Amino acid sequence: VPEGLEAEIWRQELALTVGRTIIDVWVDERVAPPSFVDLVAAVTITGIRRSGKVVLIDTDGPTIGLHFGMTGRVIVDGEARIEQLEYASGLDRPEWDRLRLFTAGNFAPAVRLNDPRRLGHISIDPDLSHLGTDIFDLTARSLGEALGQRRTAVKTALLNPRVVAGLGNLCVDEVLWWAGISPHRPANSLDSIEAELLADVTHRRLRIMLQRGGSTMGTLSPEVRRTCPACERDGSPLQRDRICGRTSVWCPGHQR
DNA sequence: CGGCATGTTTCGCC
DNA sequence: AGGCGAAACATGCC
Repeated sequence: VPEGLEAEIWRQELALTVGRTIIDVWVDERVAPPSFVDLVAAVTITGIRRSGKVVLIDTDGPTIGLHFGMTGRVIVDGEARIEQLEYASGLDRPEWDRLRLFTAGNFAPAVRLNDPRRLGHISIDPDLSHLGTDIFDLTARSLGEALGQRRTAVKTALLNPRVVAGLGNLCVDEVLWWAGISPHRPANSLDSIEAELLADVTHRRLRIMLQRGGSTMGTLSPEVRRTCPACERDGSPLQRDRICGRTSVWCPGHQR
């Protein structure tokens, strides 16, 4: 699940923990920096932020970065707001826990990071300076400038965190479908009108999908991606291609 | 068993 | 120098 939208949902959920003091820490040392436990023992959570697909837990000590990889998810106070991750198990197995933060007065861990595939990791004071514009800060100008410098496929550019931070494979296909732009188009072939349309569509679609529950709630749902039915807009058969090593679903009819 | 999976980093090649 | 694509990472599921 973890695209920027899921990270945003977890950011909102983690806001419940602001003000609490961590009284115990358990971590899978394979996915955390050395001496992580010592660095965050007894700190108080002061705020939760998000940058692209990274969730940041600010404390009166260091900032904890949560990176979800393909299958990581957050459980706050024992309740998973995103119960099942597409392309991941629906199970909640304790042995997949990578982090548990306990706070005073809460029996269940206040924060769990559960990640079967273990492509995610935990960081301390992460350097996010290389990230491009965040999904919710996109403007026509920033997007146009970022795309204009690249001649790779526009889909590849949009997946690059240095160009836009927070877009994943599903959301990229979704916004290109809504903008009517082929994922194969060279990024620098978009004119300013198309860049403006793309920035506008991205903003609007992501807001709607966020409200509906995340990156699987678009027109190109996981079901649609699997079955490739007729395009909802113009009836052309949806096409599945491999772009940038990722499965890409698009409509050759209206995406040009 | 083979293939596939919502992500990121690294390596090697231009 | 720096952009680009493929491979690698690790594991579960169909």
